[in-house]
Amino acid sequence: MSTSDQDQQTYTITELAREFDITTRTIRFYEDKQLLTPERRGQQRVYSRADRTRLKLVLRGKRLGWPLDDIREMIHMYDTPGGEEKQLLVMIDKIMQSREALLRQQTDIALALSEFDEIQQRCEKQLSALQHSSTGTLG
Amino acid sequence: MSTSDQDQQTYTITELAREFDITTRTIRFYEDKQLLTPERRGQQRVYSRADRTRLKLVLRGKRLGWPLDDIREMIHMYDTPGGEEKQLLVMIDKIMQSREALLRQQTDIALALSEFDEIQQRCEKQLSALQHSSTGTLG
DNA sequence: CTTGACGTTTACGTTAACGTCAACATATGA
DNA sequence: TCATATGTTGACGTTAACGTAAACGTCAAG
Repeated sequence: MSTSDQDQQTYTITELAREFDITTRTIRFYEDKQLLTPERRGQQRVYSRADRTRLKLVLRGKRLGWPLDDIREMIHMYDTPGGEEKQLLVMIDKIMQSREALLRQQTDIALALSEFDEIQQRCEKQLSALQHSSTGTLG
Repeated sequence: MSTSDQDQQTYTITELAREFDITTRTIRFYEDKQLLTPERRGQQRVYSRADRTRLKLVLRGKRLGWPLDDIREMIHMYDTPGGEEKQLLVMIDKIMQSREALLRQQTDIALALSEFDEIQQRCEKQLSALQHSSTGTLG
């Protein structure tokens, strides 16, 4: 709490769990799956801001429907320091494939949104029709 | 094959499986989960164009990461003839929630795309650096 | 007639992503 | 000191979304 910790903000597992509305079990499970690698103070896990950011990435991946294994790959791409030529080419290829998937998702979302609009309009028409037909709160 | 069938195009289960690159097992599983309800010619399943469209909707939902139960709800919204006032209000509420989720996904995708761009640029810089450092095909 | 190719149902197996204990350590306030 | 809250590591349970295999029907071709 003092100023001596040099803005080295850390988090406990329950703090993160509460902030992102997940269980501690889930966070430990992600660690087991190599998605997080927090420090240890003795036996307890200590999460840095970087860990918190990674967790946010994980949850974003989940919202996009990615499996955890894929998410782990994505996250590891971030930390890639360099690598050899072949590795880099492989990674670029993976990125391009992922981008294609994302673009497909974009158009899927656009379609779904417009269809939802359509359905909602039908519902609202039905509603106003019902409300004008005098069968409302009367017995 | 003649013209007498009045454009009542139908499909077998394997045709659909091949077209969408899924297994027949998957299609039957979707039927079990009430996502499809094909006709029967004797014992065999006969899929109409409407069934094919529904299957496309299912697969789109899957690409968006929706669970099959949710997808079934969405699909049933389409076919909704009318319903009572309460039902309609509930449905409108569901639609609005789904729309929120979709909008979240949209921003998630935008973020992921820009981050992929960043990573890819780093990779390509690395690549050209390697290729100019004379360690290429020489050995 | 039998051999495939295609279809069916039933049932058990599998993987991912956690939930749910149990059994224990550690610190802290009443 | 005792209770309470918070942390830990197993280990087993659960649900979703299929895969896989068995055992059988059906129809056209050789």
